[in-house]
Amino acid sequence: MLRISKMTDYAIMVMVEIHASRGEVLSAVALTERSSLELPTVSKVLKSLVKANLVESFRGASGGYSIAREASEISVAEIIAAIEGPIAMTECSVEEGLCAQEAVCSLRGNWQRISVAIAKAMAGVSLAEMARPLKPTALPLRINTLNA
Amino acid sequence: MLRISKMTDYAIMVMVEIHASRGEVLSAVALTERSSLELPTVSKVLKSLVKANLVESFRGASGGYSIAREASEISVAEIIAAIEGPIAMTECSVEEGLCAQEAVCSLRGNWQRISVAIAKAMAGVSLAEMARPLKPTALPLRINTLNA
DNA sequence: TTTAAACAGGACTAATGTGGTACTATATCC
DNA sequence: GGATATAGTACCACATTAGTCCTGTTTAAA
Repeated sequence: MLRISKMTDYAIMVMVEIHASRGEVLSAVALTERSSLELPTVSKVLKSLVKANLVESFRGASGGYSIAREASEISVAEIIAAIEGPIAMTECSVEEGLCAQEAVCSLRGNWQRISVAIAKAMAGVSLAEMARPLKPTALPLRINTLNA
Repeated sequence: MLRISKMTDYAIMVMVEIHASRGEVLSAVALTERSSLELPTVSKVLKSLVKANLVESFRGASGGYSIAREASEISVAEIIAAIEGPIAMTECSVEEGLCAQEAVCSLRGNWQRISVAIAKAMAGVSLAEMARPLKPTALPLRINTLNA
């Protein structure tokens, strides 16, 4: 089904909440309440998001988290990459030498090409857009794919 | 890392092999030799591919598998869907009522949009193109994404 | 200066999913 | 009828993921 992990999904929910209260510093507990997720889960994704420089953290009493950049400057691709690493459809499209079949399989170049295309598509969607609710029935994202 | 499952990867390798010997009926054993995968694995993906009408099967002695349609008429998206079901980034983008957070989460429409975009991108790449080796360093698939 | 709030980091457990295996039934060719 | 090959189903083991917990560190405020 080609899916992102749940943690990544949660990370985006959390990012949307942080963005929604722009400027204000929110504690992990506050974010838990707003996102209807579990505290340990929220804490975990926040740690990854801090490491990826997508949110800023403030320690100590009345500390918390706030967004590191404008939401329009943060892409969905960045959030995905923060949680699950590089966007790649197969092992082999990350880098050479990761797949046992590499010597006999000629698919690597193609997978790389497809992975890059998808990564670009996700890089084109900002957190600001993600935060804007959209009716599920809405028309699909326009995409002119196909190779060269 | 947003990956397809290994089974899906294998399925595409097998499809490429079936396509390579166009017309000829190949047994599961023959495909195993050509793909350097394990026989049970090959059998398993073949069953899914038959069910999805991507390959034809012939039972009995000198039976085997052959491609059901022209390789240019089979998309990577179809092969992925044959193995792992609908292309969707999140539970909620498949259909309503699958995600516990659905009531409080406004992301569903956006995920659906992104999923459709990616599905279209993959639908635009045919098995024939996949079978054509491509240098891993080649320029990326051109993609004009962004919404509307 | 003490206390409490809050993040940092890592270790640990449980569950899910994937990959891989085995076995039996059925169909076809010779 | 025997050999060959797919069809179908049930099963197991491993790996990854999700989720939990605990301890340490930082900082604001009383």
